[in-house]
Amino acid sequence: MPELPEVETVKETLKKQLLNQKILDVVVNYSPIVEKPSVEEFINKIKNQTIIDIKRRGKWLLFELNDYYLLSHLRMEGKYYIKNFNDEVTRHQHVIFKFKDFELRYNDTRKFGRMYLLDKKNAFNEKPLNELGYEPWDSNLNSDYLYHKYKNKKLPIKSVLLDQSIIVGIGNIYADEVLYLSKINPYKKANELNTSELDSIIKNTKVVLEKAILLGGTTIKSYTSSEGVHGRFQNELLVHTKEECPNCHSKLIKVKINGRGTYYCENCQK
DNA sequence: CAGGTCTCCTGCTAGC
DNA sequence: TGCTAGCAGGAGACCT
Repeated sequence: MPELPEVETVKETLKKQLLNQKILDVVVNYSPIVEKPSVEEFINKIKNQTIIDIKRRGKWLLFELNDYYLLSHLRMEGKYYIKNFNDEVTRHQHVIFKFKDFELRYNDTRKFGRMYLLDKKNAFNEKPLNELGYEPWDSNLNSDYLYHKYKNKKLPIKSVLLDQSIIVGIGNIYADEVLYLSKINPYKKANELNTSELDSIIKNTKVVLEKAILLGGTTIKSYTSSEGVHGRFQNELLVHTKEECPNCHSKLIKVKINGRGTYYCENCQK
């Protein structure tokens, strides 16, 4: 499942292949993927736009075009494949961007991914980008900010770490890793964390995500950044999907917190 | 505003 | 062996 490091990997992979390429046509085979504008408008506007740059904001991929930003959220299983025109279009390839010499196909088994095509000048001031919190490396992200954001949150910190309006990019896997490294119990209420715990969360978020980016993300089930590219961070996971605590060797606890599978060590995380 | 629950969707798997 | 119910989960909608 793509979280920030996976999206970063996809971005870098696509940049190598797509920069300065002009989109000649688009085919949308499953229209709910296109959230805004209408599919018809989406297709008309995107034609003849050139990919100037590819950026990332949180878990969103941002294709910078001449006049627009094409935003793409991969959600659970979204992937981009470079294909030849005569390659068979499979049932999960929902949006096909046609270039001069190849096609870029958006593949999404579960159809959860979403795209927006937004006017370039307003793109960062409207949904969904304007609702995002700080990047983990943003200098504004400090314990004062988190204290302010968490002070009315009585939910378990595990749930709150997934809230993209506070810190972007942390998904279910990395939330478990961050809390383990921070020695914080995932059930602890967000509003009960002290300054040193908040600092620890910020520090370890950076540690975990930086390492994951370096290793190309995590391949647990079906994630590949593009065909044949696999992340290696799954080899570095300390608790998520694991049985035994790497520190004290107790058996790890697996529970559900607000519907999300959560792994932690009862002994090390207080 | 906070937070609980439901929904989207399909592939996989536990269990019979 | 073959079937099916249930699970996985990011994020938004809807309700209390």
